[in-house]
Amino acid sequence: MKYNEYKNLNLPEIDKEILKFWEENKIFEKSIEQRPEDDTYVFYEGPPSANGKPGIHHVMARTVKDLFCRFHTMKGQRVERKAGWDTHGLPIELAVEKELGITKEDIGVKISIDDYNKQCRETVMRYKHMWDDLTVKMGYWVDMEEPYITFENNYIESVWWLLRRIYDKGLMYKGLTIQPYSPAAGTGLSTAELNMPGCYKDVKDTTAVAMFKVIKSEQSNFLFDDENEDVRIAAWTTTPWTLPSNTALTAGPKINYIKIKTNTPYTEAPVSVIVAEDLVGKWFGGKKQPAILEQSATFVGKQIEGVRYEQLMDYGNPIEDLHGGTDAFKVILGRFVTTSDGTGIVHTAPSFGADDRMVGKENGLGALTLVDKQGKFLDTVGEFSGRYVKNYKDDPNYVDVNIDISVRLKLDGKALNVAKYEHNYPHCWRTDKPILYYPLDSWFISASKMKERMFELNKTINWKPASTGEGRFGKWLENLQDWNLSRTRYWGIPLPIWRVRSTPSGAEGNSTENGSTASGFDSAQPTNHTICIGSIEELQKEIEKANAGLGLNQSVPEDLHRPYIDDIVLMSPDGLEMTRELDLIDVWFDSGSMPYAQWHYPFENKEKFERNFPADFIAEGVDQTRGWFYTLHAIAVMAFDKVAYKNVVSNGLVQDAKGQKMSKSKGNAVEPFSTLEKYGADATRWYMMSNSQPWDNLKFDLNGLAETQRKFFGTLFNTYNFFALYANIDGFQQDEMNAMPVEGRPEIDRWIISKLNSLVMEVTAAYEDYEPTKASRAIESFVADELSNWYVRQSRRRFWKTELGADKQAAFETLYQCLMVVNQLMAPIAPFFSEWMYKNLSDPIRGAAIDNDTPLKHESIHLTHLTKVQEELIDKDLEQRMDYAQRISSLVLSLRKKSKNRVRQPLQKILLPVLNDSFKQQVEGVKDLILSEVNVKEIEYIDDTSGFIKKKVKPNFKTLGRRMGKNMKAAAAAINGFTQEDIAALDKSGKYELNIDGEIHELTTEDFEIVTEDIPGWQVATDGDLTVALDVTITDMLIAEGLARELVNRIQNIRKDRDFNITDRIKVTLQNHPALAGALANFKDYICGEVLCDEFSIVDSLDGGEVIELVDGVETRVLVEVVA
RNA sequence: UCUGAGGUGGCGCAAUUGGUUAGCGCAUUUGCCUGAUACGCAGAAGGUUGUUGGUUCGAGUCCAACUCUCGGAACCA
Repeated sequence: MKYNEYKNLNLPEIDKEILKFWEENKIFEKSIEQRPEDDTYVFYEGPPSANGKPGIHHVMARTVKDLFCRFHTMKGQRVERKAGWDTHGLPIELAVEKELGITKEDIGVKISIDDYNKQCRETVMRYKHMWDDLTVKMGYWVDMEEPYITFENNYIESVWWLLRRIYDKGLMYKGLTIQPYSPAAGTGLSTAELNMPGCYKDVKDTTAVAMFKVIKSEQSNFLFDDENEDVRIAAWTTTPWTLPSNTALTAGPKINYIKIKTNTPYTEAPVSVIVAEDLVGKWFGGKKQPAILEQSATFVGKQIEGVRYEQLMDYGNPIEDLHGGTDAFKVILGRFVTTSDGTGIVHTAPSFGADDRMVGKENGLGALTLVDKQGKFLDTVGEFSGRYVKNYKDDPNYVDVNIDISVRLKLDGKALNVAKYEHNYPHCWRTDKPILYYPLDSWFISASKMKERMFELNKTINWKPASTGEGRFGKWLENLQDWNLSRTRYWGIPLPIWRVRSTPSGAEGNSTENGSTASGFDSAQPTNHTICIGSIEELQKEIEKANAGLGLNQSVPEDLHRPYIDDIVLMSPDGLEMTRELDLIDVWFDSGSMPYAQWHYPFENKEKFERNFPADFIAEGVDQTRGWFYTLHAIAVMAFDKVAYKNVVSNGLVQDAKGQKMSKSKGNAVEPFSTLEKYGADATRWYMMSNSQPWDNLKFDLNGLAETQRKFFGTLFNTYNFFALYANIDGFQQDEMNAMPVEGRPEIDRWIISKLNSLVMEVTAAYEDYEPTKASRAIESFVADELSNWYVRQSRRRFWKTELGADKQAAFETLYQCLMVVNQLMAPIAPFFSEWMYKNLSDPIRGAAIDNDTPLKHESIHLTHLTKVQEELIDKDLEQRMDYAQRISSLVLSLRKKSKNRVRQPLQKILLPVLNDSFKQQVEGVKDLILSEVNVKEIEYIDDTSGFIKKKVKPNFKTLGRRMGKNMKAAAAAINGFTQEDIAALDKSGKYELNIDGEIHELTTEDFEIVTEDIPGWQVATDGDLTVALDVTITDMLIAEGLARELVNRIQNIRKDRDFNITDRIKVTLQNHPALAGALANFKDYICGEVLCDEFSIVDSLDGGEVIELVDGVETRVLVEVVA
């Protein structure tokens, strides 16, 4: 059976062929089944959401995942990989809203929740086919047959079970807090969502400095110079829409304030304004700024505490109680106030700021919540009633209410300044609309209570790169906030909590469902009137209890989603009705639950779960640090006090070739399918892994990809083709049972095998250490530099030989082995090409391998066991020797260049100074290689007994520097000044006593490097410790041989051009030329041997044939014909 | 503002962890080699290693300040 030979390399074609093979032979399935169940490598697949199309960055992330799974499979471990789909959440809901042309308010009105959720369920898998397609085409091995899907009842039940576990540990509570809220999406956002990339944006907003009129009282008296003075406190805001909801002003207790007499801009009325002393210059005295007519003495914030002022914009709304009182419109103190911005006095609206609420509550203040959850003013806010505070509806005619408020303030003489101001403001990650901070009643997980433990356990996780784990993730854990679980949406896992309503009529008003007023303010802790359901069985029992107690006829819904679950009424121990909290849970909890829920743990697969927890390895993009990486960790720590994963690789961004972020709007996004189609999956994967480390951002450049394809894969392909070509000619077959012992093979074979084993060691270690870039670069350099351009290049003649003897056999076996092992090493990153070559190499002997039960019995490389390093075959001496050979050759070629002697012209000898016997021996070992590589007849060693060479000694700074310290400079000078006698003495004894300033330093040979840099009378080339001279005397005989070689070259070119078979015998007719006399007389046999010529005739004149020029001026004709 | 990574010929990356001539590939260019090769080899050209100080016998590497790029956190007045 022959090895397949190929015309050219077509990677995409190979992809298709191999995909077919994998599928038909169920290779992926076998790669799992054939590995023992008790030696697992656990991988978790982070679930993508199939309602968006996959991008090129997914190829990156999935290559990382795939390669380590494949590596560990080849190490013999069982690596199960369950695919998963993230199916809930806002992105899907918003997509559906858009498609149906509805908004959140329409749900339950224009469309039933039931129908809406059905739509979501269908939409969420919209691009599943594309994902599946990408998975297949890029060679990502993951079990797509039985994926976990977060909307399935089993999954939901496991999530409920987890929540219950956390609930039972007292880590859940309900509270009313100021939270980021997206009116456009109609839901609160977690801090994690707020930290999604691109959420904070620079926006230009209208800002206003409002002036609050101080009421004269005993306390404020000192601020007034006379009865009629109009004293006002200035406060800056970037959100003028919160001004009507102002209930306090906050001053810094120790900040110095001052009163400025001026005229109100816009109305020109005289007024006295209080601002922080440090900020006077910011608002007064400049061009177009109010003049400073007079200023008071300074006073500290503490002195104005409790000073009352008139409500800035009064629309008669009642003040809400914050469980501390309903006081309002006075100055309070807060430590958070600074003088870096604004006026040093902070406008405080407890409904719209976390600090505001805290400080308000502490001071017994009430709140005004004059904006509803859709982001518009209540109907009771006078001229602003019903207006949106930001353009949440994409209304083209939207007029900024902040401007109108500012105008109103100007007209009323209450504005000190109105200006546009650019600042950074968070936006909703889905709707791109500015968020607002809003009081929401939500369920929280007390993550902050567990942060120390999370931090501690995080230290046991191996992060790649480490800085992400320690820095980004570690810092996040240190400052961990409680996790807001509640989402007031429809398509998601319902919160399994039922409560007794505190007010009989409160069923609607108290819920977090969208209503037109702010939610109530009960922030009850879990009580015995609250129940968290942890399983369907438990729900069933509770339903039965409620049915009996309340006379109902309910059952567990078939679908655990809304709206069905909302209808279930349970009963409290004291017989009261309990209804479900209408919230959904944060989708991030869904995905963080996958280690358990993918197996429906603990209701099924207990053992399977235990075998598969925690994960050995996970990988996603850095953007998941506070997403999936966090939720996995948090849930595992809170529910099990364990880590969820031991090793985690967070890969960086994929940018365009210029380092810009890829985005659809910029049009620089690379489409994954066409890239895979054009370059093949392996080249893409290889390029991504080898170009830069996965955690660095990748500048994705198609030119680089093409280079990988051409250079790495092309070279390897050619190496294989070379092997196949000659193996087929000789009928060589690898025989695993009777391999030649490596010790008996020629020097160069043992060399490449030594290098190969070094490579195995290096690559294996790199994979073990999650360093794919190191692994791939090592493989690349082995293939290109060592295997192809040295081993094969140097061994070519061995393959050409006519007879198949031991030497040729050794060459074939060695090359075969190198190709095979390289394939194995690269298989994790390049699964297609390696498979393809594996099959080409091993299919012919599969039968024998199976019969003999040898390593190549496997039908796929991905079922084989990775070759282990054989350290006894690593021969450092030999590697050093070959290094000499390469470097000496290089120097000789360099000398040829200088003396303008082309390589085909043989030269007589190389002169090589030797400094010691071991060096000479080393060079002797590779002498033939050097001579044939540089086309020289002999090496003449010059040792120093001749007194012919000049030695030089250089200090070894590394060893010497440490000991000499400050004397290093003097020492270096002394050493550089050594005479030939000094060097000879040093060479002989191996020691030297160096005297510096009377201090004696004992130096040994390792402190020096002795080199020759010169051979008097010769032109030399030097590289480090090597020096070479070349004898360029050309005798007639050498000229003749040179011409013979030129002739061989021309004839070979003709053979090649004419597409002769490599083994074809030929007949040559040459037109004579006087210059060729010597060559033909002495080298005719040589020429014939080289070009496989049977008949060589020389004629005086030739009509046919081709004109050839051998060297300058020597032109003749030659006719080359195949012998029939 | 804080924080992390980084800044090395035109481009993409190295540099044994502080050791003396800063490497490699791509691109440009001159030769050469080749019956596997779109490879390779020899040469040319291209660098004040972001800037400025400092530590050290010695700094691309360590320290400080500044600057730029890309991330991250926050500030919501």
